Parts: sequence; structure tokens; C-alpha cells
Amino acid sequence: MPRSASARDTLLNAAVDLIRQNGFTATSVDDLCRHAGVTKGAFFHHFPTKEALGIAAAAHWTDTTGAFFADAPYHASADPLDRVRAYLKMRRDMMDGPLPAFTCYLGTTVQECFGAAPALRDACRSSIESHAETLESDIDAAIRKYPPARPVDAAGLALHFQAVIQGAFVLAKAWDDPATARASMDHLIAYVDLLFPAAGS
Amino acid sequence: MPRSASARDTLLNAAVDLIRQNGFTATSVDDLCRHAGVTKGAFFHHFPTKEALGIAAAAHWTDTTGAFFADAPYHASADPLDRVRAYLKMRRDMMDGPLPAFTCYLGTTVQECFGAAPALRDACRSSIESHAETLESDIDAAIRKYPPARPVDAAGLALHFQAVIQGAFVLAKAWDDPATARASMDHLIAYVDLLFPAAGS
DNA sequence: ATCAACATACCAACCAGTTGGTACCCAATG
DNA sequence: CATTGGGTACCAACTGGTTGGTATGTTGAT
Repeated sequence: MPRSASARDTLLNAAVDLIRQNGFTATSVDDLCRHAGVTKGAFFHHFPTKEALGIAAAAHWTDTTGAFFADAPYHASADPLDRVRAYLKMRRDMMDGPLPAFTCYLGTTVQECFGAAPALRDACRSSIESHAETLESDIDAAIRKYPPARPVDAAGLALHFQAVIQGAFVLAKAWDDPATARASMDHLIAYVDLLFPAAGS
Repeated sequence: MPRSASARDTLLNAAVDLIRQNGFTATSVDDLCRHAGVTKGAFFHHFPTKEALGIAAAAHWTDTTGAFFADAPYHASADPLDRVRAYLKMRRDMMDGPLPAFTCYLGTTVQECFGAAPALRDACRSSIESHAETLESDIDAAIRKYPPARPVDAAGLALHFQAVIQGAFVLAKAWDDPATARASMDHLIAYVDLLFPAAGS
């Protein structure tokens, strides 16, 4: 670890930015180096292959977004269901402005690499999984506190949240408009409201 | 249109197959020609660019899947809400076997191309949109017949279905397992059940 | 003879990855 | 304290293969 936040970190940030815009395969190593202001030698000094960069970028994404969500205000409420709803509302409200600014590095990448680069696919999976796991305790507490209208398990519902979020990103890209994505998030929020009728809507 | 189902159609079928497996940019023109058993000359005789092939493949996808869904048995029921539910159950049950066999050409492609190829992005959008529109009349009739627990509009709900389906594909690829996708579809079906309480669950 | 439907051969640009080096820091040695 | 040695970080120039696309045919039906 060098003292300067140097080539490696600059490359990882460039990777997250560029790959979200153009996809993994369409982003060349030269593109990344140019954007990061380093040379190809530096790239292959830090990463043995382009795929390794992709995997490291997934970990980097987990770290940065993980810290972001850990510090987010939706944890403040005393009621677990309120925390879950606040999470969903925050994710909906984040869907604003230019698309590459809020879409997900993981969903974009996994769709491309899943056949050709299993290691990268698995890195994306575990990153999505670890984020979903941060929701489980709140969802679980909500299930315990408010009897759900249907039997649900916390882990499965947390993954469903991620599915809807990823699907919303796909539609947002197709329409080139975040409004489509937010509308889908509203349906997800409505689902949660209906699932926990005892909490009032 | 020639009478032989020749180069053009073979290329379109190859495109849908290969691009679903490997993505748009990772699928080269040479790959497509090899898989279709035609030469590059034939490719560029029928399509001015690779992007044009992608657009034509989106239209081809609309045609083939459109015909498939038009003939599907879920239209049989007399009750509109039953038709909607049967559609969702069918889509869930289709998520089986190897992933490239049931995932969507459009969702995969739009994530990659949306920044670099707006024309292709738009072709994907209108293809998704046209499929969603085939659901609108059933959803609309269901809303009229059974008062929904929350105010919903048919077009928005139809798009939400597509978002969840696309998101389910993303998770299925990340986990390399269709079960994750089916679990998300079950949540979507549960949402519809809760939305229309008057119909009984 | 014309024209669409193909095929063959080719190209410049770009691709991921390699090479052989330099600049610099730190720790051990005399 | 100066010198050496070795490791890390980085760089410019290069390589073999691949890319999307083109130029120039050839074929067979009308």
C-alpha cells in the first residue's frame, strides 16, 4: 500500500465510472488508463488481467457503496419496518439525474461477463449478496413485529428488493429516463405496505 | 424478402443466441458469421453495420417472442385477473434450464449499448414497451373488475412486471441459478394477489 | 444483361498483454 | 554516515492477434 492514493485506486474509480457508462467489454484497458491518467504498464503492474481489474472493482464498489449505505440516515428510525421503508424510499430518490451516476456497476457487469468470466460473475454475486444481507436483520425484525399477509423470509425478500432495483435500472436505461425506474420502486414500496398490513399504510 | 430462409434470418437467429450468451460487444461479426455459416460479405450485404444487425435482431426478437406469447395458453381464462396471473406464472415457469435459453436479448443488450448506440437502445425500449402493451388490456380489465387495494394504472403495472422480470434475469445470471429468479417472480405474483384482494388469493 | 445474393481477400485501427527499462524508497552493511 | 542492494511503483514502446468494415469479385435467377 503506497502512501499516495495512486494508480491502483485511480484505476478502480475510473473502472467503476467507465464500465457503468459503456459496459465491461466496451471499456478498453487503454480507455481506463487514459481516464485514470496512468500508463498501461501501471495497469498491468497492479492487475494481472483486465478481468482481475473487474473483480477488484467489484470489491471496491462493495467497499464504497457499503460505507455509503452504512452511514445513510435510513437506519435512524426505531421501528424496523420504518427502516425498511426508508431504505426503499432512499433508493427510489437516488434514481435521479444522469443514468450512469446512479446505476449499478454489478448489474451491468454481471450481465456481460456471466458466461465468459465466472470469477467476475461470482464477485458481482457476492457483492450484491452482501448488500442484501445488510437488510436482513431489519426485514426479519419487521416480520416478527408485524405479521405479514403472506409468509415471507427475510433473505428472500431482501434479494427481491435487489431484483426490482436492478430491473428498474434496466428500464431506466432502455427509456433513458429515471422516471420509469422510480415508478417501479413505488410498486415495490406498495408491495411492502401490503405485505405488512398490521403496520398501517 | 427472399423465399429462402437464408443468410439474413440465420444471422438474426445466431445474433439472438450468441448475444444472449456473451453480450453484444463481446460477440464479434466473425463469431456471428461462423455460427450462422455465412461469410462476412453476406453479413455486410444485409446489414450496413453491426449496430444495424443489433437493431434488426431486436425487431426479430419482438416478432418471434411476440408470436410465442400471442399463442400462449394464458389468454384462455375468462377472467382478466386470472389471465394476468397466468401470464406471470408462465413467465416464472419459463425460468428453467440453462440461463441463455430463457434470458432476454433486450435487457442484456440495452445495458451495454445505452451509452454508445442510442438507436439500438431505442429499438430495445420499443420492443419491451410493445410486449408490455400486450398486457395492458387484461390488467385494465382486472382493475375495473376488482377494485385494487391501491390506485394503479395498467401501463405502469405492466412495465413494473417487465422490470421485475429483467431484474430476475440479472440475479439469475449473478447466482448462475434460475431459482433466484423464480423466487422474485413469486414475490411479484404475491404483489398482484395483494393488490386485488376482492378476487380472493 | 441485370441485379440481388452471396464469397474471397484484404485493411487500418484497436485489442489485451509483454518487454525492458527508470525512479524512488527503505533497510542493511561497512 | 555513505553506500549498496533489492523491492515497489511506474512508464514508453512494442507485439501478435482480432476488430468492424471494404473492395472486388462470382453466381444464379429473371
